[in-house]
Amino acid sequence: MPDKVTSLQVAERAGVSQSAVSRVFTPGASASQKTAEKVRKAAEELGYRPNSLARAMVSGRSRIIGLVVAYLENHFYPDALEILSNALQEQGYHVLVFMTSRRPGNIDDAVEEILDYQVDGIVTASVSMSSDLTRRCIQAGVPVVQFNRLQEGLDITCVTSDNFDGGREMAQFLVAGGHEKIAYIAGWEGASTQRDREAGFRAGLAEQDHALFAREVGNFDSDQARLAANVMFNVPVEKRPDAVFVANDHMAFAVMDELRFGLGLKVPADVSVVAFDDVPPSAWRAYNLTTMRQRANLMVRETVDALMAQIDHPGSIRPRNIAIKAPLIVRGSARVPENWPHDKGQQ
Amino acid sequence: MPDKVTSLQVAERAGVSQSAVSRVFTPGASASQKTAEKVRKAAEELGYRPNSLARAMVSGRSRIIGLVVAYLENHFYPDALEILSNALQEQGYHVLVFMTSRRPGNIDDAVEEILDYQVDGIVTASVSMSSDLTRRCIQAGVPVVQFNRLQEGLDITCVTSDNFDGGREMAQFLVAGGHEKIAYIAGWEGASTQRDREAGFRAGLAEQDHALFAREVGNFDSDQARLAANVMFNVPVEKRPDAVFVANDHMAFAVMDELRFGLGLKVPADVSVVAFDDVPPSAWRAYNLTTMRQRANLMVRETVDALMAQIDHPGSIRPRNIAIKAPLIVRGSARVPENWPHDKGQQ
DNA sequence: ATGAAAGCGCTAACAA
DNA sequence: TTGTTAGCGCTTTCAT
Repeated sequence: MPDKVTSLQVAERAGVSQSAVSRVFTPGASASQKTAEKVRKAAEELGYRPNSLARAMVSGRSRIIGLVVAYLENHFYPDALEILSNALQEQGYHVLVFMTSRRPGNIDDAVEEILDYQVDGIVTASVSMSSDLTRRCIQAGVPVVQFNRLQEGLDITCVTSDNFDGGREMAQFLVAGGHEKIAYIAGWEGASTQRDREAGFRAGLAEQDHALFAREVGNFDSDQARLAANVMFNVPVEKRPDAVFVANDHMAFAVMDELRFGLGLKVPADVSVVAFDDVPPSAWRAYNLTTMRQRANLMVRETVDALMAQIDHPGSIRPRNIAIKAPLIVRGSARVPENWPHDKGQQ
Repeated sequence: MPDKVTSLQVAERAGVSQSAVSRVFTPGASASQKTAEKVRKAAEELGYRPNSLARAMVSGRSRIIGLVVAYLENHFYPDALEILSNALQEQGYHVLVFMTSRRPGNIDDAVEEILDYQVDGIVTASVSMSSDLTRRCIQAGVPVVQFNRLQEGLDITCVTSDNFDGGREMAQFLVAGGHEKIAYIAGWEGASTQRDREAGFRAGLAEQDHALFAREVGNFDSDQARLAANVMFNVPVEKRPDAVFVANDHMAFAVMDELRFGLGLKVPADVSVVAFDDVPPSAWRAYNLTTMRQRANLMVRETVDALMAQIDHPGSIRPRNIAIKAPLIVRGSARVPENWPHDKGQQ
């Protein structure tokens, strides 16, 4: 039972020094054709593979990226995780996952634990870390990218959709569609995504001389969204909105269910429903949700690029906020404005 | 800029030896009250935290569990991942994620890479590894648990639902509901879940003197499932099944969409649809899917228990297959048998 | 209970 | 190009 095969054993078998073995397995290093061959042969026979941990210890690079994520219920996150993990693997990195509740203390604890693993970088998804912790990471030389959360003045890179612009465009779409009583169901108010989408939406309405007709809070939670929808729509007809923008798709499904099955309303005949994310179920015909698409693959690419740049050029890359344009995906859950330009909201 | 704080620096500041510091931070070790206090104080002031990698190197335990997973589209997997990650964190372990395509070669590569990180254990979800690789893991002393896949004669622990029994119970349910023309839409035929569900379903039908009326393959893929449904149901009425068991929920949504919106059929009036998994969207009222519930939390608990047992008692734990009973969740997508016992299929 | 010393498996100077 | 040497930061005997 050859428990652990070390480079030394390979070296002996190949009749070279241990460092020769190391060089053969180190991408940037130089070794002669002959040596390489001998070493590879011996390694093959012994079943040798370099120990990533030992390599990480001495080189100072673990090739591990820590991912802090609060919950995977909203399908946007597993999607992003899959893309992220694949993208990082292509660069020779792997993802160490830290699940955390959304309470700030827990997030900080998770990040501390991550740091203990000497990760080369950290991605936080759907959570915000304290400025204290951020400082620690910077001090430890570990780049941080916040995915899908914007946090001003924290000196870390944030990658988001252009949520303000998305909200604004959605307002234009609804007003152009002839809606008059336009409502909003908010996500968790601590989230930048929520804030920016709402701010953009309100700005867009204002530009068109409209104002929010009603507003409830769903906290990005299905049950709360359903309740919010009930409060908002279980009222006399004249007080009922004719359109509602829900802060994300995940809540919108619950809202549509409540409207149709709970209150017997028709979507979009009685009320238009639109949202934000474009997760897979939005395209399912039972929902067929008109929504702003978060381009997860682009967001991930920016995340990985930012991370790699900071890892490869420590200290010399200025953190910045990257906002990806979110295109409007027009489906069937909202009345479509007449003459709505074809190129402006294609599936 | 105190880049990396080491135990040596803490030792100097506390006026003790480096090994004293180590002992204070090592759970099982012994140190006097006084020493511990001094050390903790110094560590606090310096912002010291033990380096997990160095600890792993010398102790031989990384407290990392490798997770190999092929795709997260089916919501069962993110669900399971979230539960798994939380459960392992409670035990002081963390999850290193390896995404892989389902091609066997890639899976083996992923597992090799995992091994390089000196993981203490491996969980494979929705994928099967080669017997060669399995041997390597065992030889390396790394326990492997297959999650949601059964692989006979491989000497590793497998945790699944009791898929055969679940399929069988579903057959009883449909026959009891008075269905006569009962069809099946299969998942990927290389998967044990698919095979066992179908085998159980057929066995259950046979027991009731029924046989499969029609069968198509959806490969656990939405689009293929939709196509399969179309092929199966876009036929003269007399050739149309009156019930269909879909191998998982993920496909069932596409099937229901095709039936209702593509072909204009009513569910369950024209055709009953049932499936397997009970992922979150199954409870959404637009689908309201009758399905066999995979109890992800129980499955994860067994997975973690098996892993921990094998880590703590290397070589002395016999691998075994663990099958969790899947309860029938009766909702509205299938005709319910009269007098169907209340206790036998409660939400 | 504590300190000294060895060494986990590897990379990276440095010399040759 | 190659071998020698010195650690990376820690846990763990082994003395004391």
